[in-house]
Amino acid sequence: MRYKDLEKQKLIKIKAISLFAQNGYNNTSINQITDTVGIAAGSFYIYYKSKEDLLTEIFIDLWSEIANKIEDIQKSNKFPPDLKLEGLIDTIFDAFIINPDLAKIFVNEHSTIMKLGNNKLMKFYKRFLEIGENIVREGIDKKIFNNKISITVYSSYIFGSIRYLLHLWAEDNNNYPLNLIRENVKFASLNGIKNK
Amino acid sequence: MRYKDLEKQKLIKIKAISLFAQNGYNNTSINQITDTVGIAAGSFYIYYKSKEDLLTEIFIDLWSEIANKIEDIQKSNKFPPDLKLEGLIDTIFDAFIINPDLAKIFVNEHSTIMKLGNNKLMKFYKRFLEIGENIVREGIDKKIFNNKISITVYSSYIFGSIRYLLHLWAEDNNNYPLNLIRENVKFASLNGIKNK
Amino acid sequence: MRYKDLEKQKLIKIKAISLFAQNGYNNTSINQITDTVGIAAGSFYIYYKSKEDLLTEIFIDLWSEIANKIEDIQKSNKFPPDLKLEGLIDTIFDAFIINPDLAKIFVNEHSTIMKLGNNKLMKFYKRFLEIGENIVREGIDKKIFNNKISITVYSSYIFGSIRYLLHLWAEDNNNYPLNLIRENVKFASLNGIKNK
Amino acid sequence: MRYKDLEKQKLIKIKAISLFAQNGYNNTSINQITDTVGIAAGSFYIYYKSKEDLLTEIFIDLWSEIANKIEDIQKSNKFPPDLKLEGLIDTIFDAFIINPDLAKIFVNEHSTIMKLGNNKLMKFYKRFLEIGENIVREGIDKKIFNNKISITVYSSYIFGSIRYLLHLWAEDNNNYPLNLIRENVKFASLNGIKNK
DNA sequence: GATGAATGAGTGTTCATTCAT
DNA sequence: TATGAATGAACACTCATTCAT
Repeated sequence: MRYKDLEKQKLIKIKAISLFAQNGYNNTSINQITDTVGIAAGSFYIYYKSKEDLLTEIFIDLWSEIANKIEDIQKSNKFPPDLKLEGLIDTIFDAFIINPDLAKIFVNEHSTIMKLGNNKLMKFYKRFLEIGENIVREGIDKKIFNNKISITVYSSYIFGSIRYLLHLWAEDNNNYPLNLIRENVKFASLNGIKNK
Repeated sequence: MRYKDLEKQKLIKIKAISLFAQNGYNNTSINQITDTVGIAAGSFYIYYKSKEDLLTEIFIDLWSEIANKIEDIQKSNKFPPDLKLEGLIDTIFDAFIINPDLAKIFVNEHSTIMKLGNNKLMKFYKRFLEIGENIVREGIDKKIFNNKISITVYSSYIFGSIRYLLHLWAEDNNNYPLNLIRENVKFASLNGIKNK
Repeated sequence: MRYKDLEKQKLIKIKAISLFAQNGYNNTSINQITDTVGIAAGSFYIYYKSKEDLLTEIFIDLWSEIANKIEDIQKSNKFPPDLKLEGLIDTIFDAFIINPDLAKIFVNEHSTIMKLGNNKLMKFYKRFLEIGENIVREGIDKKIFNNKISITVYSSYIFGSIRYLLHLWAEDNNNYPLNLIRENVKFASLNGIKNK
Repeated sequence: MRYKDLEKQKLIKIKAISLFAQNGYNNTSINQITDTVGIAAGSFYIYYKSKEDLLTEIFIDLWSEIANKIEDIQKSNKFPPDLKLEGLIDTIFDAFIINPDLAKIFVNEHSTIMKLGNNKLMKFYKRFLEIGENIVREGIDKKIFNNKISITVYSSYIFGSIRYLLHLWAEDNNNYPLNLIRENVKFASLNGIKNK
């Protein structure tokens, strides 16, 4: 029973991710989702409080997973900051390789989700950005990274690049092979900040 | 008469840019636009074929303006590729400084516009990206830029960074002073690709 | 078992009365009721045939209780008609003092219940009114009450007053102290019909 | 043009009054209203902000009309308080004779409208009650009415009677001839409070 | 008896677009 | 050219009721 419920809740999310990625959140109706899942329209609301709630959950899933992994990297004493930055980039790429549709939603519905002003979500997002900033800060402190650069700006600089490249890749996997993207991002991001 | 028409058409666009930036394309109604302009709802369709058409025109305006300027830079023989890249970045920033609302629309409605699949638009977009790629290519050919990096990926890498940072700035001008952003982007973008 | 069932059936009714009074019949859902009781939504239908059925039973309870008491008063030979009328008024007030929520439902959902056209209910209602009319009739026959007045109209006249005043009281106990209301109603009702 | 609009707005109101009276506010859908009027569903919202707004307007129309008339009566120096009270009762009855459906809505949707908590409406309602109270007060001051009775309670006492009798009449015109009701109400209301 | 997931028709409301004036 | 009333399909969401377990 409990198993079944979770399965269906998950199924709705999976189908919704696919539809949101394809048509966008605003152009996907609850009926489209429930039709795809094979349940009645009203049944959607057994599993999710609202359409917004579903989108929020999708983002939380994604961010909490990524945030946990990169927090471990950031806190670790085993790696120097440049390797940490590489690790951070790898983690993000890995998360999206598993589900390219997530990459599209992540980019396309960024402003949709921000407009919701969900508090739980904001926390994850801020935590996510802080971890990145902490790595950059550590690199600057240890004089491995250039101190001329603004920590906040550079974090967002890298974040923006990745966001956009993942989007291009998710839209058109062939023209943008992910490994090439990943290696280039790592190279450029580190090269862009490292002291020579 | 002709003069008057163009004025009103322009006015609609200006007000729409402001509204789209504030509330998003999907959450802005034709009635909101016409109310703001001070014309009847139906009059909108004298000047624009549809709501989508208006958004398309906004993007075309923006891209064609930027594309023209950076094309001049790219074709010029006066500057080395690294200065051309700086010029490209400056051009983009300049365009958005004049109208921060455009920055928000540019980022937030990117996928909205792409879904329309408008051909005229695609041409501008491709031209815009090609110019960037040409500058990078020239840099690599002249051995000023690192040849390990993919031209396409790096162009999009920079483009993505700028897109996102402009968005942050347009949303919150105080925390992200534009000159700081611009200088950091230039530094990181050049540093990220230049041979040492 | 049998005991338990009746208890739960009663509990549902009690909680429903409270919810109907607070939010109205139309704005109270079965789920709200079952949540408050602490049973599953479907279990409601073990005890009541439908939502309408529940409301009907609430009214039957109320009316049958009042009707039984006033019937005793009306049939009694111990009191003159004016005291009987006072007794009738007291009986109604007493019934609602015990449960103010009933007063609100009684007034607010009067038309809801009438629209159902339930036969069992109509019988109780008519009996209830007839008893009142009989008292008035007796008073007129005995020349204690004025014969210019229509029996039916005067019964409803008093009934309407009480209904509305009870409603005001149930909504706002402080501004309308029940004893004041009761005494005024008695005074005005008797004064309004008695011969001088 | 202006004329036409007002006509249609009025027509919607008229048809809605009829439907609300027949089926109740909660059981009347916007589609039923627009079907009856012969317009598209969406056109309803050209003329009314919402379904609640329409109900509010119906009540305001009714109350403002009655309130204006009885205010004139109350303020007049030509009549003694007992005639003023008769005039008040006549005014209310007259208003509902013109449109019996209003009587039903007035009674049945009283709590619906009160739940909306509309401020404009509350003002009319309070003014309406105050005028009644002022007449009773004047009667007591002039020693024509009995001073044992609470002004507030007696006003609501009469109001409640009328409300209910009008409702009975509107539901079943034949059994409750309006003139009989009106005369009985006047007789009982005055008899109930006048000093002998 | 008890559950609660599932249903699906129904709700009020929005809005891009049309068109008679 | 300009209007703004009119459209009607579409939307997210609700809820009394059913039924397999």
